[in-house]
Amino acid sequence: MPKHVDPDVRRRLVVDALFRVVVRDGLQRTSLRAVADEAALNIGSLRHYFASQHDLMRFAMQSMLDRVSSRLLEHVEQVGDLGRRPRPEQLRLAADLLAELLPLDERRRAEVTVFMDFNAAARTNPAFNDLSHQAAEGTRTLVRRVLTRLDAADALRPGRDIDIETERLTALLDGLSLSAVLHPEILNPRTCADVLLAHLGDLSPQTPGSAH
Amino acid sequence: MPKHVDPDVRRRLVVDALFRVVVRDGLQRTSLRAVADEAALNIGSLRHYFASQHDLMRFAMQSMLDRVSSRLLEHVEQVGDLGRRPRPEQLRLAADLLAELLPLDERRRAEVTVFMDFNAAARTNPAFNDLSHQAAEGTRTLVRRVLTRLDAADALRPGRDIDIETERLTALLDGLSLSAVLHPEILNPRTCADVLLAHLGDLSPQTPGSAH
DNA sequence: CCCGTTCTATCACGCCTGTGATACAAAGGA
DNA sequence: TCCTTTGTATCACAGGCGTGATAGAACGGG
Repeated sequence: MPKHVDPDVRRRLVVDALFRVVVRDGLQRTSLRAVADEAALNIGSLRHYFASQHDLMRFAMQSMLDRVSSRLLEHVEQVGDLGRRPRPEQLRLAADLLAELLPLDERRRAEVTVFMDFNAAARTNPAFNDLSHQAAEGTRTLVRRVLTRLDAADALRPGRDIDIETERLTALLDGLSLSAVLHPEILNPRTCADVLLAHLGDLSPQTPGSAH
Repeated sequence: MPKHVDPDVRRRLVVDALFRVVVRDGLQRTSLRAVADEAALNIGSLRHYFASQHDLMRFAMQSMLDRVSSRLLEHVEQVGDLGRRPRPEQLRLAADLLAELLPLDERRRAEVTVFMDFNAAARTNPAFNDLSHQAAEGTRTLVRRVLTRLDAADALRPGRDIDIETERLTALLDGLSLSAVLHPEILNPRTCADVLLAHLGDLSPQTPGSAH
């Protein structure tokens, strides 16, 4: 016989509601009452599962990071090693993986939006400092790994500083996400993906067919 | 005989105080009272120069954009046309110009921080929508101009899509700014500038001495 | 059934916010 | 000097916020 309420799914329900509020109204206007309303819960119930606003916010940000990284992990495992593939496919696989960080569909757009709001808040809110830092380190680790894999597969032009290239690609991804979220009328998902592909293509050795 | 108070310098004083509060506490915590305190003014005086919070915020964001663009214009005129210069200097000049958008010193860091907070707020606050949009268009216009100038000076590898390259460089700048402001312990100004130089170098035709 | 645990719901409190209203001081041309 | 304009300073109000306290409902093992 199932318990009538499972605290974990309850918390997940609350966090989902919180994400919707953040996407719609921004983290600034994401109050306990707004989240409770969005989740169709009484604020008293909400506070039964989260002792304080601080706890709720931390839990929500942690959840968001978990979801993103788990999605990335799935993608990484699915790809496996790309040593044996033809170069165009290597680039495509790398782009697909990194594109998980870009707001190319509604799901990713929502995630990236929440991600950006929390990280922006982390600048002045100590509650998010550590999570924001480890997120930044995490993306860099991922990007560096992609670059070194490409390099190992001879899909990278020689003589490149891996540190610089990591920062460069990370900044490119962050900047694309920022623009695509803040100015979708200027930067649409299609162009977003094209820019990423262009960058990866630029990093790889020139092939006669690469220019068109 | 001077008037005892000049409304313009008064407003400027208030806006400077507002910027300091935004940098220190974030736009979220930038209330009328906080700004008044920071400016060592009574909230009543402040409200004598700004009819409402809405007006103050708009005026502040507009001021910030004006300062940035005027600084950029100075830089543009100072450079003039770069057709006659040797290529390394062309790249250096372009990098110096674009570096005005990066938080490489305290002044630029403060400006970029304020810029980012206002633009992030613009996503959910209609009061900033138009200003944010025109700022985004403005940077793209600038970046595109720099790229076309470099192209005209044969400092760009042929066969590039100028639209894609504009978005790419814009995203790179935005991403570098974001990381440098949010995670100065990870991305320092030096590396920031190096990444920009690396990107521009990557866009230009390879010269024998460019690899080291 | 009974009773402790879990959950839901509501009240009240203090704090901070923007803003309207108002009183008062200071300046400066008539 | 008087009077209008300009600037300074407070008060009060309504609204939103997080949160402590508390009461009562719903559940589930004994």
